[in-house]
Amino acid sequence: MPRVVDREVRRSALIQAALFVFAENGYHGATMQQVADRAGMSKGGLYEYFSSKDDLLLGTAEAVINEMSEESMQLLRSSEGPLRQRVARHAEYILENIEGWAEVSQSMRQVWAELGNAESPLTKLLGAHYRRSVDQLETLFDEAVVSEGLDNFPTRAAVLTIMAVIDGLLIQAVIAPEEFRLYSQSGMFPRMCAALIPGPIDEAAS
Amino acid sequence: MPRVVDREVRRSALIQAALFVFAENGYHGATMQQVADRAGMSKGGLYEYFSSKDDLLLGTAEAVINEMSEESMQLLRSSEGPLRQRVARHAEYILENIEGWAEVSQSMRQVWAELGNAESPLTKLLGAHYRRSVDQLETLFDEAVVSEGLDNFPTRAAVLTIMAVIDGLLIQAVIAPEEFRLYSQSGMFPRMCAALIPGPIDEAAS
Amino acid sequence: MPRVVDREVRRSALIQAALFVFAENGYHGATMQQVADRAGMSKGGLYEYFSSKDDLLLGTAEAVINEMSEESMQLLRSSEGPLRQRVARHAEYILENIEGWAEVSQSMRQVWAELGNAESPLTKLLGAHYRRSVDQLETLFDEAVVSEGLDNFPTRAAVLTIMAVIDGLLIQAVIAPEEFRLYSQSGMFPRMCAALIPGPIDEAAS
Amino acid sequence: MPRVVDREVRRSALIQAALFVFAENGYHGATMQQVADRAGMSKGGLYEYFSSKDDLLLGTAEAVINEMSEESMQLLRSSEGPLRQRVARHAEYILENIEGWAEVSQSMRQVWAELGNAESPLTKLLGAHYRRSVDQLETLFDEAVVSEGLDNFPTRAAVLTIMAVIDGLLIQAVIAPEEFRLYSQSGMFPRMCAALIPGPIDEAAS
DNA sequence: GATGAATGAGAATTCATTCAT
DNA sequence: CATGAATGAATTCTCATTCAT
Repeated sequence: MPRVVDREVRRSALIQAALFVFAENGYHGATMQQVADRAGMSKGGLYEYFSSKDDLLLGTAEAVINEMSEESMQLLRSSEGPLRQRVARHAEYILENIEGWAEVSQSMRQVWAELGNAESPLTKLLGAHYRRSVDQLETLFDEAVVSEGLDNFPTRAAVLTIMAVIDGLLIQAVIAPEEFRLYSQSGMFPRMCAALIPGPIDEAAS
Repeated sequence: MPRVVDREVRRSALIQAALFVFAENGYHGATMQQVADRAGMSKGGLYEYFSSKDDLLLGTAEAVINEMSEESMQLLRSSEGPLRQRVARHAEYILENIEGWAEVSQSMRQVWAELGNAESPLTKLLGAHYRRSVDQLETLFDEAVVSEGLDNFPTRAAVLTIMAVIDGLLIQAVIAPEEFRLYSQSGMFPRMCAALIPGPIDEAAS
Repeated sequence: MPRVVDREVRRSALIQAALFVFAENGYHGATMQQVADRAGMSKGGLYEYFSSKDDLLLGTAEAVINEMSEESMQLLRSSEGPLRQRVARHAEYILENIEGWAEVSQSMRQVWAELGNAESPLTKLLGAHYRRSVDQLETLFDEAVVSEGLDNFPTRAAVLTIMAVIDGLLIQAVIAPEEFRLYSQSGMFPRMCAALIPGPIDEAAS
Repeated sequence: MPRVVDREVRRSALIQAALFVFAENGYHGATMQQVADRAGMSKGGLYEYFSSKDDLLLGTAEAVINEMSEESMQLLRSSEGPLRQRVARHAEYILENIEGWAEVSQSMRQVWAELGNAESPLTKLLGAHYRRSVDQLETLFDEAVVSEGLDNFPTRAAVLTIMAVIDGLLIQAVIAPEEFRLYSQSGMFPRMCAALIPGPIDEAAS
């Protein structure tokens, strides 16, 4: 058996490198040479791990998606208390970590920006991921609706709002980081998230 | 006298074409040939109006910004009633028009994607525009704070929130239009916007 | 009858402009727009006078040749005294005027440099001119050989030498004008020219 | 390890190809495709060795200069006898080799043609070379002036003359090769060179 | 497996030339 | 006749991909 571990390590390094380079230059703007350089590898060797530039993008997006989605979903799922509180706590968590995600998000934004409309595998992958996230969150909300007796609460709309806000904040964190920091300290984001959900407002504020 | 064509008309047509092609393919992915084709023009002729691809992007961004910003600012400024109501009404207006902006916004995502990079003229243009928008909105909010006696209301944070939400929705309208439509009918966006601002909540709902 | 004079004036202006632009940029480097601009004319109008860029070059070269050759030939022909003296006087005349010719020469050098080898009409024109000049000079020298009884004097070789020296000096006047000025004051050029021709040396020095 | 080709060999081959193509078409007239074709290489590969067309010209000029200058300087320096004789011998050597240099020189005329222009690296390179050549020759002449007691001999002017003549002959060899051959057999060039320098004339003739 | 030189299709840009006005 | 907008072929340069070593 050849060294399987090495292959995985190399592959990861390439994805990290790709993430950085895509963030910096966009998909079309990035070159395989840049990715190879950053990964400390040769251009030719790169093709041992990814069969093409498109494949590299796909692999990168996949890795990012897996990492990002599990984490936050776990958090939301595992915390206790009424939905409103949980959402508020989740919101805070996001605010605190958003800058750490900035590079990944910047990279994916580049990718969306360039491939948003096409019928590429990437578009499908990202679309599927988006829908999966929404579905998961919605299930969670629906459960809360039942357990907390929230009547007439449009769970899907709430979920979509929250995701839109997060997208908007990711953009802001990149475009205007100082403003973003100012904003994240104002406590307005958790408040707003909580405001979407019926229930006692007091405990929600950070 | 040479072929008489209104240069402004031609320029506008090129911007429209660029808007479409950038939206479809991303900035790097778009070719001058595509833009020229769509505008019913030759590659070479394009350079009579824009000195380079970068310049074309800049001109396009400028045009979009001018169109988008004035319109919504006017609306917000001209409407009557307490701030909370005005914001709610504004929110509805945006929701109703956001799909009409989808192409423009899709194209603008390309532009956002460029933002991370450097000291390009485009970065400056967009940064300036963003700050101007925030400032204008903030002034408006500050006036309301005084006239309505809203104490301790963090106007800038509110403004930033609203802009982030709009950004997020623009993205959503492009990525997942069906979801977006569902969402826009739920009345949650105006409610959320209004929830950011202290004041009577009843009249805000659509 | 249309105004024939105007046409000639315009044509001359274009040739002057072309001379300048070719000198500055070389033939391939020069653009019709530059020539038109310098002549205070439109690109399109230029084609009323010259059917193509090649034709413009040809016309320009022709004009230059006519101007340059007649002048110096006349001088040589009209002056009195033994050949050696006449050549020395001619040499001085050239030195004095060489800087005035620099632009023309620079222009033609550009052209030679770029088109020297091809079988173009220009090459033929220049070649024909060169040979014509040599022939004229040689005839003159031959006459002097007879009238002055210079035996065994290789007139053609002498003529070729003189022309080579002049070419070399034209180059030098452009490449290193200060050196050239220094040189032209040294009196070495007339001395050298005269040295080629048998005869009394005393009167030759300036 | 990649395809093993000596980079230096490849580079030299490209310079040879460029030399030929520039000579044939002029700098502006030459295309990278032509150079690549002649070198038996692809357009793209060329850019592994030279970063741009300008850089290729620069590299070519550098190579030519190095080759041309050392050779003739060595000859002049190493020969014996009074200066006049050495110069005459040098002149003969040049005549004999000038046609071999014709291609190189033809290519270099492209370079000279660029000289009028600006502060380009090429201009600096050539200017420096020209001045260096003149200085070296002058030093040699100065030494002879001392050792041979030649009084009042304007060495710099003599050097400049010789260089001008060589330039002129190079041009002639290209424009009118048959004439040039005729001329070179006449023995007039060494005689003329020698004539510039005081001293016994007898032994100088070939 | 890894390397990087070589390939060549493709993109931005320029410019001689045409032609509607 | 003059104009200058429009055309499109040609050119420089880039970069994903291949492949000899």
